[in-house]
Amino acid sequence: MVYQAKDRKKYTIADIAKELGVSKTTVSRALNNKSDILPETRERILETCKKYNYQPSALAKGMSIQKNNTIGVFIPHDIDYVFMNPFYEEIIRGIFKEADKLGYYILLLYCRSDNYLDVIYQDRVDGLLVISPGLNHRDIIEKIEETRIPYVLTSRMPEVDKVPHVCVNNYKGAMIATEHLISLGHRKICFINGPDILSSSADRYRGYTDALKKNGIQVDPLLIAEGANNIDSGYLIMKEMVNKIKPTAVFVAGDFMAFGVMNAVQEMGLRIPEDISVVGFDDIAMAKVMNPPLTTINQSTLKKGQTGVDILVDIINGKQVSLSTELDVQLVVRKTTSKVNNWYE
Amino acid sequence: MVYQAKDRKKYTIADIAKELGVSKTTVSRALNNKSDILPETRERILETCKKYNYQPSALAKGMSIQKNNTIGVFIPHDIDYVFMNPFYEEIIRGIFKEADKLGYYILLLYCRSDNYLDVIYQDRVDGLLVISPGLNHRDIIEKIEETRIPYVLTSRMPEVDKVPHVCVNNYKGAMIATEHLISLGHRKICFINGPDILSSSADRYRGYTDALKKNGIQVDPLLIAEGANNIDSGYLIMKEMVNKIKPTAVFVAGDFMAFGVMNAVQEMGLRIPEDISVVGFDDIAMAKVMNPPLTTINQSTLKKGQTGVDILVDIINGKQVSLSTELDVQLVVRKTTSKVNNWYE
DNA sequence: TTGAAAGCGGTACCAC
DNA sequence: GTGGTACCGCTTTCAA
Repeated sequence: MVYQAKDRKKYTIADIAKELGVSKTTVSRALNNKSDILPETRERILETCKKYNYQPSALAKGMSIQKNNTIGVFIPHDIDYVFMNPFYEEIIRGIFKEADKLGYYILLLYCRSDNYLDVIYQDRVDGLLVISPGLNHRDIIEKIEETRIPYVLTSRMPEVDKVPHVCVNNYKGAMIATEHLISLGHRKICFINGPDILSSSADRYRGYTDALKKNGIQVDPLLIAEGANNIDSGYLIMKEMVNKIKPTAVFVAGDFMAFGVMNAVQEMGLRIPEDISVVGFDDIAMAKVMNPPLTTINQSTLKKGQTGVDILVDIINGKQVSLSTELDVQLVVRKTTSKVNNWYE
Repeated sequence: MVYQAKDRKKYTIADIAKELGVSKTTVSRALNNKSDILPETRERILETCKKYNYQPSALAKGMSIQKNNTIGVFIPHDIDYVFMNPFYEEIIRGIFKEADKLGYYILLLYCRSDNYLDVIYQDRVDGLLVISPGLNHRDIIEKIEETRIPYVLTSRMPEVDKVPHVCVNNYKGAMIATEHLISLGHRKICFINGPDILSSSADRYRGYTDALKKNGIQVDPLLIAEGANNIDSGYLIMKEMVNKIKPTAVFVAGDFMAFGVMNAVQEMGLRIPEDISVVGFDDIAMAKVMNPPLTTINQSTLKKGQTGVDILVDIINGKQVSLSTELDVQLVVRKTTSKVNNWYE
């Protein structure tokens, strides 16, 4: 059995106008809620539009008013990485929800052969939301800047301070995560950070070390590792950590990676939290269904996405916005942390 | 610190034409690889376009050629459900990859207040890919059909057989999953199916029951439950099953739900696979990092997405396509299944 | 090989 | 209040 496209007739504003014996202008006025039109005329027109399921072509309209009602969401990472990382799901979900509420469509863009700027050149989007760019993405930001399109970043870019962005208090997050463990009596606290190229990693590093120092604990480089924000990475690093360091607690800068960490611990026959306490970061949806449910830092990823859209749309509409918006974080205590217990003795 | 949108000058085809002292027609010809143009003229033009980062406006072009290079991906479910279910991630990933390869942009659409057809009426998309519509979505399909836009479904819709679709051999998948357990000596095999409204559920049900019958095992309705394809649902159902039924194996029609099932089993102090064997369905990315790694049915979700795009694009381009494309499935044996062991005795 | 002009489907200015 | 018309930026037909 084969199938082939069908012919399609499409109604235009001219069809509607002709049908009612009015001008295109009048139809346009009715459709756009203009004031200078007789209410009953408007009614008649709207009725006919509904009857034929007529809606103005977004292409024609966009060309006319130089606006598309579409925003690009650019994730400067490989598509596989993006779609397998729940953190991105979450922020994307927030973005979609908010865009929907504001009547915007989303064009999702990730790193492909250098043509991520095409949507801008081709006028497909009214603005760009750049998700968690890293320190190595400064050139990307510069190129976007050159196009002068409205754009917003969802992370802080040091040294590029005149760029509107929404970020999270990563320093505080790492600080309270570490202090939570310290308050439970832990001293040998491993820290598995995210990739160095993320600006959040630097902030979290400072939060972790400052928390230790503040409590008179020496910072030991051997307890610190850089992970790749995925499950495998957490798993591998933790196996090595447990063997070499025998920590009683670990702070992992990402829930997804923490999942791998927990797998490693449990596979080695150790119990969470009795033997080793684990604290994550992000509070992704999966955190509460892990086994046991993960204690973590909530950074309201959803809200980050929503806020990013809000700000971007404001810029698109010519409003003034504040350059930097910082979201708060908080500790969510679940079942992966408990009083220290020197299991290795 | 505040920020505001910047002024933006945009190059048009007329600018390029004027700069080079040629006509818009000529520029257009160069840009579209037409034959009737002097190679050196083309060169000069292309160079200038590159120099100014000029690319034709997608809006203007789309209006002219009545084509957008955009396809809509419609997921007839709530956005929260979609973004928390790895199955959708996977199929979406396949879709994005293929669309990218073919030069198409994606507009992601989910269920919102009845306006999912707007993108069609507004001419924002050249075609629609409908992800896993359920039996209760027949009205949606009919409305789409009325618009006569090219579209493809990623599931079989019984009684709507003239709709192009790409599906999976769910019957066979359920059959080999069940037979795998039977071959390990299991007789008391629970089956946690997906929602009734999915056409795949009916097929999997048949596969499960036929496998039992074929091996002389009676079908016991008490061993069968309908889950909601999420973690909680799997968790809850399995707790009850274990208490009431004391099965030695369970076949779960979705890896994500199987994750909840495994949590329940382990939380009750039983071991996987020693006490209870578990087989999933889908082979989502997470399956291999579960603890232990999940034995499951691979339904190449990624490929489903890719194939859906391929077919849709063919239809858009006026080609003939086959009405139905069925993808094969296969058993992936990992660590959650083993020989039967009557733990409850 | 190149260019002028019409047309795609809207919006908005300016008359009436 | 309503309508005629120019224009948004591109493609395409038809002439030259």
